Formats: sequence, structure tokens, C-alpha cells
Amino acid sequence: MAQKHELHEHDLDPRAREVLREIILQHIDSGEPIGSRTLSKCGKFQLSPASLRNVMADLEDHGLLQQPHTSAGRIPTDRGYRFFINHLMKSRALSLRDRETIEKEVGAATEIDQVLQHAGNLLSKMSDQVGVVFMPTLLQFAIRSMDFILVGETRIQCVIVGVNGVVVNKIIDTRFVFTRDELEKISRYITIEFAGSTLDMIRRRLIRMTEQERALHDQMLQKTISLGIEAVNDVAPFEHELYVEGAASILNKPEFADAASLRRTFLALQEKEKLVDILETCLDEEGLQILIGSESDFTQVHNFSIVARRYGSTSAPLGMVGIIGPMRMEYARMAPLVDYLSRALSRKIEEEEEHGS
Amino acid sequence: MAQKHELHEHDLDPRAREVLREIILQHIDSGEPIGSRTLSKCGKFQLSPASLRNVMADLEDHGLLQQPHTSAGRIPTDRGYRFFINHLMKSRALSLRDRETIEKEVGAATEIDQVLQHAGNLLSKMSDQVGVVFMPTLLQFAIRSMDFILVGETRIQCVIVGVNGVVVNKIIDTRFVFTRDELEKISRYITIEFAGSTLDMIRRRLIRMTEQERALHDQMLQKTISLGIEAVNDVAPFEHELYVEGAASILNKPEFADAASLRRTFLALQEKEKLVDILETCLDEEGLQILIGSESDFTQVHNFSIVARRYGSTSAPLGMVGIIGPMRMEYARMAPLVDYLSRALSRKIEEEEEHGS
DNA sequence: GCCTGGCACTCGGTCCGCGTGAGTGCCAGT
DNA sequence: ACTGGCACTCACGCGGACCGAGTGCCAGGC
Repeated sequence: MAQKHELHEHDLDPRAREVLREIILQHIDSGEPIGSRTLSKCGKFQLSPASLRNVMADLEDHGLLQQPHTSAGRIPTDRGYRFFINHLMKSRALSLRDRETIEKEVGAATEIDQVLQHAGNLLSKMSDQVGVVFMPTLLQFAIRSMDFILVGETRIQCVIVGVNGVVVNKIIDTRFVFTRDELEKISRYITIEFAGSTLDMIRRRLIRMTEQERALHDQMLQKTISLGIEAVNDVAPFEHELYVEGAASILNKPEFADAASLRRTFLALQEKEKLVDILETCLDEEGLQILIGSESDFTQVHNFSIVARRYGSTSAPLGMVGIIGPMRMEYARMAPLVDYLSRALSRKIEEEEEHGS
Repeated sequence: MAQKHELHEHDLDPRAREVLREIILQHIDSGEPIGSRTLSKCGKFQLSPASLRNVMADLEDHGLLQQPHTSAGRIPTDRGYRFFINHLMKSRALSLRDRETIEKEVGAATEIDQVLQHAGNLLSKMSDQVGVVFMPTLLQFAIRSMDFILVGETRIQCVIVGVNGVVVNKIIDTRFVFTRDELEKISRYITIEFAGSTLDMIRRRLIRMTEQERALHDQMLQKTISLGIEAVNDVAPFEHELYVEGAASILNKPEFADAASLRRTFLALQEKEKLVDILETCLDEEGLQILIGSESDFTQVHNFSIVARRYGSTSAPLGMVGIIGPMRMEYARMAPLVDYLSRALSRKIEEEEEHGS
């Protein structure tokens, strides 16, 4: 009888909602299936176990609860969690201490990579879940400068600095031989010419320039364009960075007690590509995102939930930051935590941007 | 009765040696404890189980075998493996195909980081164990060039290129404000002045120069020295790089079947510091190194063995490459594999060095 | 003196049966 | 509309029995 369509708030009478809420809260706390008896004794309802059983049967019909086996209590389904998060959850505000901790930690590091890694670490510690921080490729971001350094006779390291202070390094093997002087000139030229453009724009302009160049036969120009295109063109090596911190904490959760799921979990956290996929799709949405179990391929397989939010300057989103944990997690605490941290990160990055430019 | 001192080859009569050898081979193959009956039936000995039991009892007295519990067969101890490796093992030569695979893979990548990561990956796949590649800090290596790039108003990225083609990047926050022109001059000056020196030497010379500078009050020189010292001084951020590849494969080994050891193993591979410690100490030895169980703190706790060998140019060792697996691994195959790969890596690096300079 | 077959013993692993307790659905009564 | 009662189900834990692999020891044979 489980209904397929999204459940609205008013589809459930207030009592049923309270019962669902209590079951989820208790289950989050204990990890055990919740039975009618335990629920009756908790004091929140002046109802006998039998009545609660009826309510719970209704909730099960709605697909919000399920029984792991016939004679066990109920645990929430993915839909149950979803309903809880949308309609029932009262997220606790972050304590002053927590906020201070975040501000301090985020403020401490100066280099962007460090800030991000710190953030993941911090998140993992504060949530006791796995913290993830994701920074996608920089293709769509504007650059502040672009420098080329001689690293071997025909090997050049290209250092690109984004307007938001992000630094990306890439090594290019080229067919030309460059001298230090040439590279300095080229660096200066390209930086002046292209500062403020996105890598995408730069690539297109460079390609257009190839045509002009054919007419001029200017060797220096030719080298410049060739190097510029090399640097921007094959953008794949601008690997997205993904920090996964505190995998240890998740291993102690009772849901990952047995060897099989422990192994699966381990492998899942290693396979960063999948994770990157998910976070990339989340990048389009603005607010706090919560993915529960079956709501994405990745979380489905592993019974994970992901709580994440975009961070970055107002002008352009930079990446995602969030936590991964078992579906049974304290969303009421995780939500404000991730929210606050992502905002703190964003603020930090904006400051950096103003300050550095 | 277990003897403490190192066991020599002639301490065991030939038959006992053969028995030990066979037990270890069979145990490596099956993972199970080996009993006298199975051993008798294998055909290699024309002996009854009872006689073999006597031999095995002797081997146990020597501390080479042990029983997991009273009524089980025997498995090798750390000492048993050690004796096996030192005196009994016949390492198979690497097949032509394997050698070709290695040559191809090592030859493919151009950037040193990539080569190393590839190597770890390859090693993991070919051995079905965890592959590790370790590159320590560059303090003791000579540099080819040193460039400084403007990344923020008071933030400079320093790009150091070693004579062996290794590129290291480091971002410095400085109290001075630099212009592009200044940085170009400084880069050129430092590169000309210090090419060929090790970071350690450079630091010492720069510190000596501070005194001269006080007399001159040359602002440019002051800036140069300050930047140079910053780049070299706090060398900790030249983090040693450690690639751990293919952790998945080790999880399928039967010795890590239960949840507890699975968890321990997982955590062990995450804690890279410990691993770095070990590999660092191994860096002094020249040939192939095999660490078994209790022979180091790390391997003891986790029942690991490590097979590793130094790689790098003849002039200076660069790092360690090897595999980590359960003590029960095919040493006869792993040893030549690691050996060959490390030599291939070294050759590659030497070529790079000649070619690039 | 070395090898062997025999024998008693030990111990881990598996299977079975039982009791227990938590939980359910349904129904009749208030 | 709520409640108590009742029969039923099922996972889980426990103890006992059994089996098989392996051992140590001993006495006998080449």
C-alpha cells in the first residue's frame, strides 16, 4: 500500500506525525527498532501500546516505517527520514562554543588547500561522521594570473591563480624549447591579457588567435599561444580535489559492525570518483542538501546519508562541503553544523578574494 | 625452548629444512594451519604423519612453527618466515610479460608524481597486495632552479625544481609586498646563485648573508634573503609524499575476514605517519628489504609484512617503493617484483636527470 | 636408532532443540 | 475511539551432542 507520490504534511494527522517523530528520534538515539511498548512507556503519549500499534501500522502503510522482520519493532524508511527532515525536524541552533570553534579553525589556515582540509577534519570531529570537502575543476572560474616556469628543457610548470586565491599547478610537456626570459615575457603577457577571464573564455580566445598568428608568422606569438592552449586546453588534469576525513569515526557505528558492510563502506570511501559524481550534481543547488539512502545511487548502495552545502563566493560557487554517515544520524544537529561551516568557509573565501585582489 | 639467537642454516638438518619449507609453501597457498597428515599425503616426503609430527615438534621448539590452538596444525612464526626467506626461498624470476608491463607503465608517465603513483598502482595490481611508494622530504637534494610567483599581494608561491626533475611547490605568506618584476629578479638571482646546492646548504648560506645585509641596508637584498629563507627554512611543509594504492585487495585476504582486524587494518593504512616512519628508517639500507611481523612495531601490531626497496638515482636515494600484505604472502614472487620495479623506477629517474639537465 | 601404527586425548566448529522475550495483529469490550 | 487480552511469530542465546582434525606418547618392527 506504500504510496509512490511525495507525502505532504497534511497527509498525516498530527498524532501520527508526533509518533513518527518520536520513533525516529528514539531510533536515531538507540539504533534499535522501536516497538509499540517502548513507545508507550516513554511518556509522550497517553496511549496504550495497542493504539500505538494501529498508528504505526498506518505509518507503515504510508511507507514511512518498516519492520526488519516480522516480530521486531519498526525502523524508519528512507521516506520516513525524508518526511521527518522536511516537516518534523526541529534543528537545534549551534552552540556558541561550536560556532567559536568553527570560526577559529577556519580563520587559522591561510592557504586554501589547508583551509579546506582543515574544514573536513573539523567537520568530521564535530559530527563524529566522515567529513568531505570537494573542490571541482576550475574551468568556470576567473583567473587573476598565469605564470610559466621552466622545470626541464621542454617541461614547463604552469601556475594559475584564481581571483579567489586558489592556486593550481600543472606541468606541461612541450615541443618547443623555452628560455627563462621567454617564459617571463609570456607569463606577463598572458596575465595582463587574460586576467579576469575564465579558463573557458581564455581557451576560446586563444584558439581564435591561432588564425591571426598564421598570418604573422611571429615565432614568439606562436609559442605563447601554444603554451597557453596547452595550459588551458586539456583541463582534465586540473583534478577536482576531494578531501575525505575521519573515515575512522564511521567504522565504530553499530550499523557497520559486521565484516561485510565494513568492507563495503571502506571501499565506497576509497572510490572517490563516485563521490565526486554526487557532489558535482549537488553543486547546482543552493541551500543545504540532504540525501538519504535511496535518493541517490551512491547513498542507496551503502545506506549512507549525505548532508552537504555549497560554499564559495557569492559570484561563483566553489565546491561542496558536508558529511557522510549512516542514515541514522542526528540530522537536527548535522544540518546546522554543515550549514554554519559552509557559510564560514564562504565568508573566509570572500575575504581572501577582496584582500588579495 | 624457543631460542633467542638468530638461527643459522646449519642449525637445522636438511630434512627439517625441507619440512619447514613445505609447510610454509602450503600455508602460503592455503592460509590454513598444516597438519602432519596433510603434509604426509603431499607426496614430497616418504614419511608417515607420526614421523613428521616429530620433525614438526622440533621445529616448534626452535620457534619456527606454532600452533594457533592445541588441536590444530602448525603455522609459521615470524622467525619461521625469516628463516624461510633467508635460507629456503627460491625466488622465481619475473616473467617476460611482467617485465614488459612494468617497463611500459613506468615509461608511460612523464611527471614524477605520476610515475610514482602509477608505480604504486601497478605494484598493487601485479601483487594483489597494497602498493606503497614513498618520497621523503627534499631537504638533502640538490636543486636546479627556484622560482617565485605572485599569488596574492603578500603571498608567494615558490617552485623548486630538483636536479632529478622533482618539482615542489610551496606557498609563503610574507610581510613584504612584492611586484612581479621584483620576483622575477629574485628568482633569477637565486637560481643562478644556488643551482646545484642542497636546500640545507642554501639555508645556511642565506643565514650567513643576513649579516652582510645588515651592513648594506639594501632593501632588495633584504627581501631576497627573507624570501629565500622562508622558502627553505620551514621545510616541514615539504611534506613527504606517500602513495598507498590498492587497499581494496588486502581486504579480501582471509586473514582480515573478521570485523575487528578489518577495522584495525583499515585504520593502519589511514595512519600514514607510522608508515612513513618505517619507510624512512628503511631508507638507509641499500638492497631489497623484507620486514616480517614482529620485526617492526608497525608490522607487528597488524601482522603485516613489508617488502620494499630503495629507488632513486645512483647519486642519492629518492625514496622507497614496496608492498604491504599479510605475513602469509608469496615472498618468492613479491621479492623479484619489487626488486625489478624499483630498479626500473631508478633507471627512469636517472634518464630524466640526464635528459633534463 | 630411526620409523611406524595405534591409541587416548584435546579442542574448535557445527548442528539441534529449547526456552525466552519482544513484538505483532486481531478482536471483543467499554 | 481507545483499551486489554490473546494467540502467534520470530530472532536470539544457551547448552549439549557430535564430528573431525590434529596432537603426544608409546610400544613394536626394520
